[in-house]
Amino acid sequence: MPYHHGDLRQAIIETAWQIISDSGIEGLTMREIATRIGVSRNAFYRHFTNKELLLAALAEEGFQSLFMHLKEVAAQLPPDSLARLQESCVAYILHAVNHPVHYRVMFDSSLSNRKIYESLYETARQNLDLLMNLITDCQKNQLIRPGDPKELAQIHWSLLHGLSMLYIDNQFIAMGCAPIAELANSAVGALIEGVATDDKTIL
Amino acid sequence: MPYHHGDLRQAIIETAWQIISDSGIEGLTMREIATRIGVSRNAFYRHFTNKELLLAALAEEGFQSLFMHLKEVAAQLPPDSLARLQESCVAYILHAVNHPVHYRVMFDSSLSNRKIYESLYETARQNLDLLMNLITDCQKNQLIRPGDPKELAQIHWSLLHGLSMLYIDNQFIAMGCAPIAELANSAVGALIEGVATDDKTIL
DNA sequence: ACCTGAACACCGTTCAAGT
DNA sequence: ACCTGAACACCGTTCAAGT
Repeated sequence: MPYHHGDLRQAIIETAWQIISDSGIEGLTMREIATRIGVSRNAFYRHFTNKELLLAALAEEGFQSLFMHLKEVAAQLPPDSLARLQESCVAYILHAVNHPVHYRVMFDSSLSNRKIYESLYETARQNLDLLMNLITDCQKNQLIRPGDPKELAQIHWSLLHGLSMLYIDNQFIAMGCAPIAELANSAVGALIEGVATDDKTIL
Repeated sequence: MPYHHGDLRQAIIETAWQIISDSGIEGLTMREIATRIGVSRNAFYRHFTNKELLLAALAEEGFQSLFMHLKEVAAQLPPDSLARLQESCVAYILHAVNHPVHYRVMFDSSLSNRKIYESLYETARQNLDLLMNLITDCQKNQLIRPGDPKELAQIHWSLLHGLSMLYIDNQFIAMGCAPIAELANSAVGALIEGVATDDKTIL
């Protein structure tokens, strides 16, 4: 077996994504990673001290890619801050359901001691901060009622996360559901209507 | 080793809950179940054909217990249908975060081929139907705007599930959050405000 | 920074044979 | 409806020794 002589760390990460796409998180094994790359089993441990830290790195990539996407979307949105909030929320859901493998890893329960992974936490946190800024903008323009923006962000995040996760986990399919873009739009629209000031409503 | 001579199936389920409480879902192993009960390793397979079916049975117990709880709560609520919806939604979240072990098993991703498990699906579905009936009642009294009640139920469920799951997974603690009862109340209140008809608002 | 080869303590699951 | 005892094909991880 020849030396790998490349960016093995990156090769591990990319191969891991492929395996998870093929066989789910449960199908991800160190041995399979090594085999696919063509490297010895313990080469892995030069780059990650254990499997959990690899999963943390994958999750972090997922949060980073979501963040990049949300920023790109925001750059193309109109200046109206209520519309920006609405569309960004919808974009979150669509990105999640379009990248179900990433999203599942991001919220895998084996990482729920999240505080331990400083870097992962900060990357994840960017997304919530983005949401919070959108909400603060709306409040400045008196389009959303006053109140702790952090709590409002947590409430919005809950809706986005719940809808994304239930959809990814196929919880809606047996009972049937509207196309995800429509469902996302009405869900977000309903919540924003609820927090909007009385003199301004969306839709 | 003596015969077990009891309801081994029930003993397996109860022991499984204990192990998961102690060590998480990942810590649940057939071998540990057998050891704790004091039964041979393959006795298990007389009652469950594999580990996944045990997890499905556990998840079903979780959905059943949530359903019983929601019905008990509903029995003590005032007749006002908007208040009943609000309080039932809050009760869902509080039950979830008060039984995090159960809730995590209920939505464990290894069971997300949910349709396969007929019985599990139907038990889970009861909860959504309960939510849907509460919404239909509100619509009949013209407290909530018209529209597909199934979709409205999916939207509500998304908020409840997202808030419960993020809280259970400790996603809020690093940034701090209001007491869960308050957070649940304002989250549900905001969404209901959004779907309420204009001439009637809660809070 | 990789390699080989072997090993350890674990898994879920199955089998043959008993009571 | 359980038991024993052994086995199979897997895991994550580690170690000693090489290049």
